[in-house]
Amino acid sequence: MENYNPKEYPPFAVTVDLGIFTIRDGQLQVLLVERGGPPFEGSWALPGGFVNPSESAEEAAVRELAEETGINFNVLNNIRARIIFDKDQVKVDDKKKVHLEQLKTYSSPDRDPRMRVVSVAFVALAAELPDPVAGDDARNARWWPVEDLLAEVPEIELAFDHSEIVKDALERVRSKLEYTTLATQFVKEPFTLSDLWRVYKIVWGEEPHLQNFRRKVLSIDGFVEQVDGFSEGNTGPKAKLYKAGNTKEIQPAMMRMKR
Amino acid sequence: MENYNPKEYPPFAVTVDLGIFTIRDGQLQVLLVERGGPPFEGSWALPGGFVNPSESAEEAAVRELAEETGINFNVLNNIRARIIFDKDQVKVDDKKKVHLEQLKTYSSPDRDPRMRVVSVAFVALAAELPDPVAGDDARNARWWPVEDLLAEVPEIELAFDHSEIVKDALERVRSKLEYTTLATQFVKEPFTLSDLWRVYKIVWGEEPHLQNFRRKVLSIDGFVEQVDGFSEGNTGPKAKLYKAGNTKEIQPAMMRMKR
DNA sequence: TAAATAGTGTCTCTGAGACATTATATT
DNA sequence: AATATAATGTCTCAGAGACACTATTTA
Repeated sequence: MENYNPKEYPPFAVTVDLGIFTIRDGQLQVLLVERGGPPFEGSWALPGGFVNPSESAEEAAVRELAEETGINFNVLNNIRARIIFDKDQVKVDDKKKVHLEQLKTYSSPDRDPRMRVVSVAFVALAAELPDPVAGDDARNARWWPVEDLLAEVPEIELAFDHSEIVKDALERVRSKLEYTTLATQFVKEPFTLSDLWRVYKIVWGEEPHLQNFRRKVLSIDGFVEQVDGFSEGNTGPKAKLYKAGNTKEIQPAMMRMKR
Repeated sequence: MENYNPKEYPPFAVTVDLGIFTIRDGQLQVLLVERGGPPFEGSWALPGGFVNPSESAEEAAVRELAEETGINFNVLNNIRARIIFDKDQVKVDDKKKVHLEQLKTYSSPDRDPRMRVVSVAFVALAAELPDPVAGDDARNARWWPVEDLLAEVPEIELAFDHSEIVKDALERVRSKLEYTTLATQFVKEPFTLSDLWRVYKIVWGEEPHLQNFRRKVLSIDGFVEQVDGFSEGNTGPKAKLYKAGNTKEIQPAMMRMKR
């Protein structure tokens, strides 16, 4: 640090990449955008962009999240000064809650063929995000089942090292379901215990024992809070409704079958 | 990414900062260096430095780790091409194993008053690291008890946001002791179960029940492996000796008392 | 002999796994 | 009526907490 010389030290570009996850059609899906220019033109990539001089990586991530998910950017921008990172809980307005957390920084010298780019990757989780909105560069955007991206023979190859990022992000999400109450982020409130159970089933790819799952969730103080009313429309009896509680960590953790 | 223009996009400097932890004199200690120039001249800071154009943040971290801990840099440099990141296990030579993992990236626009610096922080753990060696800029270096840095009234104020980094790093280390076998990284092999127990006691700041601790460690397949010989010098009977096993994750996790 | 440490044994209680049962809604 | 889901109950077993006890070494 002492001997920094701007003339000699080559500049790095710093970007953020976002793994934005949601559950749709009974599958864990991640938002991808189609690249409109080289390199990897026509390939799909995680949404992201450059970090501006005046903002932190976290602020850039929030901005990109807003652009890509259709949450009005101006609204978000006005709020930026009072964005609350309450244990990774980004309150965009009083209704929508989006979980956003830093994942890892990717910095291989050759990860971008054009230049030296260091990218800070984030994981975002939300229930029922609106359909993707084309960014200002009019890129195509769509949700893609994570399973299809990480299969032995992936349906598509992602640009840059984004396949690795998706893999790391999925592992982060899976393990966070074990020892935090993060699963409540994947369901719209109010939700039933079956809704919550389905999150675990889909993300883990294995079915926790439903009855034991109910017992566990209800035994953890502050995991969920019952609200008035009952579920509609299912075959079977009406289910009690819940919202997320205040507890963030689970101790002892939710148990996963094998590994 | 599409619309990058080097003329317009301001350069970022990218650095690595290292939280290098070891246990000395019954305390968890972290390596600090005294800053030889502004800003924060005379303050203590985490070791670190700029990422070179040809290297990743991980490679830069290994290089800095070598410089600051006195592991011969040339040796390490020759090995760099074949550095093995085997689940975060950096094998420097066939004897020394140093655990190195990425912690988090710090990117507040004003974290360095001179310029825009994004820093990728790492956590390193090792047993019995040699005494610090002055870097090429002849800075002072010393081990410092973590407890003194994070007290209500800290003994010293760290430069930049390094106090926050130390806090985050400590939390990472503490939680990793819960669900991984990382504690074996803090003791020199061969070690006794009491040695291992002492790691938990020191890092967590609370004493796990010794007898139950023994039972737990021995019940986890691959946590430790017994080796020939017995401990010397303690009051009391000679203790069996162990080395680290191959298992990395613990399931179910080690239990911590309260929080 | 006292004190500290190593190691084993055992009782209790919590919680996970597994399974059974009843009730309530839709088709 | 058949079926799916909601909710509760219960038996078993693994494992954590706590404590007792023996053995071995040094001061």
